[in-house]
Amino acid sequence: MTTIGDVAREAGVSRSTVSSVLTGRKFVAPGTRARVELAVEKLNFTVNSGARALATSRTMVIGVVVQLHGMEFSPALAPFVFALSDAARAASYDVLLMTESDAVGAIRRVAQTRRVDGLVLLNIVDDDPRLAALAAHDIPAVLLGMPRDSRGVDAVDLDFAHAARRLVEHLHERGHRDVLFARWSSAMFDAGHSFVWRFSDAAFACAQELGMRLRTFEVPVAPELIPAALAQALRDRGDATAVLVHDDAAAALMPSALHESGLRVPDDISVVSLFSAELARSFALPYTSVESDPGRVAAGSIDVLLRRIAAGKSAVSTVHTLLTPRMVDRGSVRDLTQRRSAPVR
Amino acid sequence: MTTIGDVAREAGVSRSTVSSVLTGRKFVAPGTRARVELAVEKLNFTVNSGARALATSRTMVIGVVVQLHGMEFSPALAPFVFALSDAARAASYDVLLMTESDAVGAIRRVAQTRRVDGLVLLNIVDDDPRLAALAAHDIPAVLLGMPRDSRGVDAVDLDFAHAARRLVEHLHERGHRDVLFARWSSAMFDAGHSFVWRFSDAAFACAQELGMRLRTFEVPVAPELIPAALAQALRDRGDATAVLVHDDAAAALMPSALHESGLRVPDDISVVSLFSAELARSFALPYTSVESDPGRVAAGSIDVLLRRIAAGKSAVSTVHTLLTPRMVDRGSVRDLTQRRSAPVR
DNA sequence: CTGAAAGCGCTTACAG
DNA sequence: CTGAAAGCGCTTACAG
Repeated sequence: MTTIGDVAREAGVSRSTVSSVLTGRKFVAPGTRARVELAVEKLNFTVNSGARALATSRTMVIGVVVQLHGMEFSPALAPFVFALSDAARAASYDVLLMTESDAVGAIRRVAQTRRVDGLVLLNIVDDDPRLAALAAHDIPAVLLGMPRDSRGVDAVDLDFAHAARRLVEHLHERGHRDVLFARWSSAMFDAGHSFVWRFSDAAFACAQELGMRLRTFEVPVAPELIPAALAQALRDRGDATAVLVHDDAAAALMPSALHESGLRVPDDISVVSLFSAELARSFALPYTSVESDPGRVAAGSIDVLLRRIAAGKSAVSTVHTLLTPRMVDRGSVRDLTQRRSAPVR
Repeated sequence: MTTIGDVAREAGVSRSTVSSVLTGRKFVAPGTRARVELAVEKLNFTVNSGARALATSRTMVIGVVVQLHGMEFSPALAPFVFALSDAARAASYDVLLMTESDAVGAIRRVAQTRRVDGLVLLNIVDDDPRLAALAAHDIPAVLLGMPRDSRGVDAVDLDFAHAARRLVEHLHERGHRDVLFARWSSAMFDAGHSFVWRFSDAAFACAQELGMRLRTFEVPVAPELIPAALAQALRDRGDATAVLVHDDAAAALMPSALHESGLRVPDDISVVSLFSAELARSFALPYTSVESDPGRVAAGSIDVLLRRIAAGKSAVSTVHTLLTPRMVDRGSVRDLTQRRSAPVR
């Protein structure tokens, strides 16, 4: 293994000088610098990250804590993990993937052994035990998600309330007044996944403001039950002219449900939802939707986390960021305004 | 930060003795050991992993290198990453997730900076440039996949040939003689994803042996084109009584395609495929299939990698492991033997 | 069975 | 502008 000492010898300088050009934190005479760089090149030298970590107390590694309870829809979760990896790498950090069911133990472990400089927590729920673990070990962290009470931890998430409003308004603009709301199982509400009620509350509030009717259909937790149950709900939709879907699995299985119920989009029924472009691609979902944007949410999380790491103990106030989502119109909403206005004239 | 020195002072012993009980590599008198353990407990001490790594030249971290070219079907890939994380943790290793598009650069980086003890490479293709990078840096590695030439690197994969035979034989046993083979796009063959031709070759060979007809339908790469194209292929199936699907996206979108073509399973057509239990769950796929078993393949990979790390430079021979898959009968294959034999009598 | 010493490969005040 | 020295927190021969 070639070390900083070998480089120093090759360049005819001291190890400190080599270190100075490596870290770039000190001015080094151009000539000296050049000699060092040449030696580095020649010996194909790279700093030993463990040694550097020991000397600097910085690992340049971020831990990503994801918990798979089984209620999550993993095809929708994975893109966030990959996006976090990309965002971290763009900032010269590596990502340690932590999937242990005992997340609290995992946090303790990496915090105490100083394996990472900070943590990103995924699929956070209200009263998440991981939040207490964070506080106990006082390690920089950011939540990708927005619990009711973040316990002083920074958090970044999509603005689900805004997303709901965008979709309901979109339906309203096109003349829809009676909408089926296919939403996450109440088990998800009970488990404290706050994004479900943030979306739900806003959807109902917006519908009420606009004088629209929203009928709830609770999507089953088990994916294998979804197509049939959803098809049934669509058949029993009464005068509803559109369906608002907030449940990744239901969105993904919507094509099956539609076929099963024999309905065509947007002629027989309009559809709007919320999912990522990647899910749309993987599942061939041709529905107008708000983009859940794993890339942007992940980048935002890493950004906040790095600031927190840099700020250190200087307790700046907690940062909560809600990213305003954008909508992708895929033409799955029929315009009813002409038909509606006709009888009035 | 509490160090080994604090523990030594608390226990009234030397740092070496503390280290001895921590590593467990040396016998320590029961009484002394107890005092040390008590001190560790009291101070809530944990070894600094960076310092230990520097002293031992072992990081206890494994790098997982996954490349997302866009042709992969990520809902089918992610379970392998999570399973690797679980398997590594079970062996006291952490996982560094490496998703950079420049995988060769990534391998160089972690190998030279000694960030990891070994690597698992996913979605390997024939003549994968990552194999050369492995050799250049002489870092222990295992391929989760089985390229034509593994270049002396250990490899673990599902036995796709066996899987194909199982499925074809299953169809044959139930009287199917004319089968539609919906397989990965030839772009996947061209890209060198060896599992596609390993499955394909075996399927054709087995079909020929058994006197069955296998008609190829090449699944489009773009998921959004799959339902319609597949539905069309099903309509044009002629006398084919079953469809053998080897393409994760096609399997996932099969329900849509079936609905679109108006066919029911197994009454109108039989279906067999190859995917993971998790994909089956997420997509509600009620088809008899060979299990791709991310958990078992991942555990096997980690096992082989750890052996390789332990063996070090003592060049034991290259290990190639093909895991025999198991089949899950979900009743999607109709038994034609009674109907077939009737006219013969 | 235990401890003093050297070393892992780096960085960082501190002199000069 | 450069270098000698100390230190990051551990482990591991080596004495005793």
